Parts: sequence; structure tokens; C-alpha cells
Amino acid sequence: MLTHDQIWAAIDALAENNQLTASGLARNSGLDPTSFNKSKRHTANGRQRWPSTESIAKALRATQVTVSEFFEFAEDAGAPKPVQRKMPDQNYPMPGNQNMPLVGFDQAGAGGFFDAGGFPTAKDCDEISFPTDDQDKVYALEVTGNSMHPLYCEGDVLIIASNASVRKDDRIVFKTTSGKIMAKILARKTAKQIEVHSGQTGEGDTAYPLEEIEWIGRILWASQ
DNA sequence: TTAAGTGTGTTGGACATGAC
DNA sequence: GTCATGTCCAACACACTTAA
Repeated sequence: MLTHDQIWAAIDALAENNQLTASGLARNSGLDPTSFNKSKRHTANGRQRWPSTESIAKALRATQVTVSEFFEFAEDAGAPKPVQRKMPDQNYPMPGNQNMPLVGFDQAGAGGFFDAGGFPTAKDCDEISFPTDDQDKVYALEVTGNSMHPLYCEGDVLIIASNASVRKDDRIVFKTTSGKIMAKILARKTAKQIEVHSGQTGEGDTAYPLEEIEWIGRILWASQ
């Protein structure tokens, strides 16, 4: 799961890898030059301001960086990978906004809605636009109700990578064989079970046998 | 060498817009 | 109306170039 600092660090890294400042990246992306300025990352009263997915999408298009690479920037905040692409390259197709499935929570809990890898199979679900490439098995999950509380609330939209490997401290979404969908923080994964918690202090880990898990997806991004 | 001009980047406030 | 985010604007700092 990405934090406010990681997202902005990733944007800084994106700019740096293209020999740009935050202002230059915003301008090249077709945004106002001040959009990514440090002064716009918090409000006057200290509240965090987040870039919209649309702004990030424009920056990714401008720099020809995939969403996967962007998330790697975020996760490796402070130690960006040397990804530099000044000209379009057929080996690195320019990512555009792709329409990905937007799955409602009720749909997600229904049987037969996902393939074995945890990717939606239904063709009649809504879609959301997000920058990605063909290699990303990414979809959006809209939270309804309080089933994912306290991590997420009703109306939050989660971007899920269904084919991503998960590691300790990753925020994950998983479905049990009983049809229950949960968002948790991965505490431990063994050959037999996963141990998760919801981030609240004092709360112990809960273990789920792997045979009771249909699929696990890693939460890349949450619109909260 | 130095002052003036220019371009770029940053900051902070105000306002616009869309969603709720 | 409130909130979150984007845009506009003025002011300022800094680096670089150019001409005196």
C-alpha cells in the first residue's frame, strides 16, 4: 500500500529520471506547472493533498513510464530505478489510459465472477480509466458497506493487481472459499497459510489456511 | 568584472470545478 | 454548503547570458 509520501516521492523520482523538476514534469504532462510543487502537497492546515489518478496518468504518458514502474518508484521511494525514455520505443510501448473492470463489492463476493488468478471475468461490469499496460492484470474494486473497515470505507476505490506477488506489510485483498472478500495487511505468508491484520494497534494476526483462499490481490492504489 | 535582462522554478493565496 | 483537487496569478529566488 502506498502512502502520501511514497506517491509524491514517486512523482519526484519520475521527474528526476527524466531530468525534470516537479514543475517541469507537470508542464510536460499538460498540467499546471504548480500541480506537483511541494507547496501543493499539503493544505495550509497541514492536511495531505493527493494527486488525482488523472494527473498521475498524464505524467506517466508524458514520461512513457508504466504504472508498474511508477509503483516501483513509490515502493522504492528515495532510490528510483534508472528508467529513462526520451523517445518512443517499440520495446517500451507508451502506456495510455486503459479501461479496466470496475467491480462492485457485491459482485466480487459472488461466485464465478473471478478467474483462478483473481481477475474479473464478467464482460458487463463497469469500467474505470487508469494508466496501465497489457502486462498488468489490474482491476478496480469499489468498496461498499463497512466490510473493509477500518482500512477502507464505503466509496473508496481500490486498484488491485491480481497477478502481483505479495510480501509482508503489503495491503492485500483476498477472497475465501466461503465467498468473503477482505482487505487486510499481510503479516506473514507461509506454504500453508497467510496471517493478516487490519493495522489497528493491539489487534492480533488472523490466520487463514491457503486452501481456504481462492485468490489474493495486492492493493496498488486506493482513492480515499 | 559587473549590472541588466531573461528564463525557469518555487511559493502561497485565491478561485474554479465537480462530487457528495 | 463542504470538501478535494486543479488552475491562475503575483511575487520572489536563482542560474545563465549578454553587453557595457
